[in-house]
Amino acid sequence: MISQISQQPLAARVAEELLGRIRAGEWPLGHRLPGETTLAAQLGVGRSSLREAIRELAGKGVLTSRQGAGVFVTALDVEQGLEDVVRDAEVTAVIEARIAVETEAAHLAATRRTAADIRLLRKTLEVREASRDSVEAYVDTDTEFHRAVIAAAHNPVLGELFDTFVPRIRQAMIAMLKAQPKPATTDPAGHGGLIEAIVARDAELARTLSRAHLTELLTNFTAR
Amino acid sequence: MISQISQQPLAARVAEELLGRIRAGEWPLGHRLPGETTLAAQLGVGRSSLREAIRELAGKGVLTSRQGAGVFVTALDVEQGLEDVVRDAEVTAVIEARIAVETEAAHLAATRRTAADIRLLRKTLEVREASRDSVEAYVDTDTEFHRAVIAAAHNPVLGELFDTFVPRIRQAMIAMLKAQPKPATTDPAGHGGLIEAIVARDAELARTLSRAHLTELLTNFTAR
DNA sequence: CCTGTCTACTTGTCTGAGGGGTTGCGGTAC
DNA sequence: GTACCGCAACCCCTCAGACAAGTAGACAGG
Repeated sequence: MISQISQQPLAARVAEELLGRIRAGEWPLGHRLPGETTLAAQLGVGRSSLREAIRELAGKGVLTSRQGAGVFVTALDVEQGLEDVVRDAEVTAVIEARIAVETEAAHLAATRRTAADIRLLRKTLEVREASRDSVEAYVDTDTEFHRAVIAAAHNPVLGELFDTFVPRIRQAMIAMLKAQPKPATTDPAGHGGLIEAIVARDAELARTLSRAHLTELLTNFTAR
Repeated sequence: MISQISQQPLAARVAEELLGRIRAGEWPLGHRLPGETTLAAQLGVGRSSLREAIRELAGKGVLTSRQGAGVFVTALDVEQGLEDVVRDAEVTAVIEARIAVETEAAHLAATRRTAADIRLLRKTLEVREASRDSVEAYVDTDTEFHRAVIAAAHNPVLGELFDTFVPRIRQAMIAMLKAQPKPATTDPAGHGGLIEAIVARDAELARTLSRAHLTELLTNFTAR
């Protein structure tokens, strides 16, 4: 039976109940659930509510229904995306992951960069140096520069990872810069040097410069 | 109107139609959809089918319905998880991302490892060397060793990334090893050396050894 | 201007009905 | 004994109608 006290719609509560039972192992992976009429009666809800709950879990990839055959368990839990992990993780942990991604991307970019990549890098660097008005603009243009480095690596996985990190880090960076107003400390030479290393196809130097720059960012969060 | 040719259930097709309209910008972010009765009539389907479609998209986080108020757009597209990107990407791109994650993890592990981490590392290495029966067992035990290295870094983001890469790489590694039967080429010293570097807290050496080992893996896929 | 009520509209839930697909059992032919 | 075929039971799919519950804007009164 579904718990009575709730503001949530009944269908949502039923979906939660079903997911709980699947997690508990009542219906193993690939197993068929009881028929709709049976299950609805057992849960004390109407068929439509149960069907909507099944649809909700189907949207999350947990259940799959086949006409005439039944409803089957296709996953034992909701896929907890990287997004959730990143959202709940410490900023420092996310920045460490960013360092991993970006230093390797700088390394790859140095060997794979095209002329178009270099044009984009130079352009974003100019924009970055021109925007000193607001903290948000500073962070965003800086992020665009780093995104251009990743793009030059021509690896879609690294790009996706960076994009996932951005929102979490952006929020933290803005808060930090507003708290301790020393925005112009960082090296304009650091970014320019990184571009030159990529242009020169010096992979080792690109990695080193990238690491140096990002490690400095990390220390701003650890040493507070 | 929904396309008539059906193999998929009507509700699923309606969900796709709605998602298409949202992608096309017919209903912007935060906008309210037409009422269920109106929309159902417009699409030429029953209200229950439309409701199930809405539930499916609600499960994917695209729509949210509030009783009495309406159905609202909460995302402009289905969150395409890292999983999908990894599945569609080249194996080499995934391995490059793994190199980024794992070399950094080795670096961090050297400074953060606990006694328990070292015990786990040594144990997985023993198991790894003991299992030479099947290709699958070899790959899985090897993966467990590398997972232990990541665990020693004590960074949940890096751990999540590694776990996402594993299925894709596992499949490719098994196929490769079965195609070219030279399974015992790789260095038992490489793994042992990595452990010793982590035990000795030599972060730079750990990173170098990890990179050397994984680069060798990458060449097995590029040079074929 | 503020506030409380009222009303039209919306989603939530249940019920009953019929259509169509799947599966496994049992009978029949070889 | 074995293999094939038909069929019936069971299942999900879809629709229609009705009523409950919630929301938000209109509106009158203070």
